[in-house]
Amino acid sequence: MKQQENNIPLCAKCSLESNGIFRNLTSEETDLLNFEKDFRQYKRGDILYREGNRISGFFCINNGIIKVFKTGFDGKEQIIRFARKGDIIAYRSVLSNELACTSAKVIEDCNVCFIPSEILISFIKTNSTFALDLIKLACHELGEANSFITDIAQKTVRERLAEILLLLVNDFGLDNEKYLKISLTREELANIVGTATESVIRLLSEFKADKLVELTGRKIKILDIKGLEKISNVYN
Amino acid sequence: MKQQENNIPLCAKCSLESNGIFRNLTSEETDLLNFEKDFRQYKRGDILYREGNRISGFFCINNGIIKVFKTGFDGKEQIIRFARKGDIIAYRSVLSNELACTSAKVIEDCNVCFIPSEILISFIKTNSTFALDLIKLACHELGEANSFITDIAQKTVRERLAEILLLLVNDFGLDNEKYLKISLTREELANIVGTATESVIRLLSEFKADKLVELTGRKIKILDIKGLEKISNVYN
DNA sequence: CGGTACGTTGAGTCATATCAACCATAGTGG
DNA sequence: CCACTATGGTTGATATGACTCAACGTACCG
Repeated sequence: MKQQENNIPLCAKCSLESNGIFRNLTSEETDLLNFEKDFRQYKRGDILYREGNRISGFFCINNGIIKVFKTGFDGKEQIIRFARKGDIIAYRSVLSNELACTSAKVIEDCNVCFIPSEILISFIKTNSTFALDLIKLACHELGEANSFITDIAQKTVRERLAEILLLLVNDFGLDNEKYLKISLTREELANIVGTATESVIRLLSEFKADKLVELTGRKIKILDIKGLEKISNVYN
Repeated sequence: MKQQENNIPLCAKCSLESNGIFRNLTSEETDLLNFEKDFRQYKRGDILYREGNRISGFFCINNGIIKVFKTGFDGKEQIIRFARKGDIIAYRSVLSNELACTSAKVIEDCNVCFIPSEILISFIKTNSTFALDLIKLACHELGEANSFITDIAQKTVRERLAEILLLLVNDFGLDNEKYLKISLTREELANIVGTATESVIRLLSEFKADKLVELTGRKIKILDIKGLEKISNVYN
């Protein structure tokens, strides 16, 4: 098993572990995927692709964290989503056959597989279950985008910051000391919420004063989820 | 041709005319679609479906205009998109197998066909070209949603209003007197831009003072597209 | 040691929301 | 036919959330 010696993940293993998009491929298709893919390692700060690029394939994350963002008129980043173990990125532009509308940058060192476009298209054509899974994925993301649009348009920065903290808890979880497992700069936090860095800082220290969070450098300890829910006006 | 006597559109004709999503169905599939669909007529103000509903099918618009919106925490609508001739709506929740995350309301009287979910799923399973078309559609919409998120997060209300006017010009066009073909209330305009009704009114009259538009009740005459582009900071 | 990136705080400004009043129009019912 | 009501549009006054700018602290790194 040369691959395992080199720590290159096997797609079969990966797709099982992560309950990822490739779970419904046949074993032949999985083998093909495994054969065609290109294993890559990236460090924090590395760029996987840039908006405006034509992309010849997409990425499947084996581990680490990547931020997917769009650059606005004045160069400010808007973070659209994060990708982690089992997620795929850049599939949107591959499938819509458009130029990349986002860029992707590494937040935590990661191992990813690059998979050529053709293989994705061929799976869609031959495996209708996979096609349906992919449609579901895109449609689900679309639903999330719609929610996000409504939030940004209607909620205050304070509400949105609380909501984003909860979302990060949901997506990345807390360690046994209740610290958020993902660690972001204040600027990155601002670029999710859609506000200025200073505003995030001020609001975070308000949250701290209200005993909702504790702050240790970049690490955020979540003390009061109910309180954050109340502020964020999420009903669920 | 009983259908034509009743003015029920034939899917074959419809999909050709509109270059719509069903263009790559086989003629058998088109016949099936035509047989299974349910023709409906709606008036301005009618609701096609509401967020939270479980939807048993989706709608294909034959004519008229529909707004797709999401209701925020305090009941304010956020318009996500418009649907017109050839567009399909509610496919997102059908395909992601989730509850509707948006509502749809008629803006201009329309004829639509309601198509049961199963038929969509079955086409995806048997016709891979159609599946790919659908994926492309969803992915394209996702790209637009990402742009919109970035705009709302980073641009001013003034920039966004100018941008939305241009978008409406693009999507619905101008009549021979340069009036926007779609007519919206000020409140609806505000609910696209993501602002207060009064702000739209004030900005529109600024635009009028700057000779960018002319206002005749609900009708908006577009005088200076270049000027609006400049304000909106769109680069293309 | 200087340089760079990030974090924090304060002060001032401005765009936008909010609240309130008022007008125009159209439809309704007695 | 008129008063009544509802809906949408407009304008003004006021409040304020959030941004910007600037200064400074801190930590890490070569």
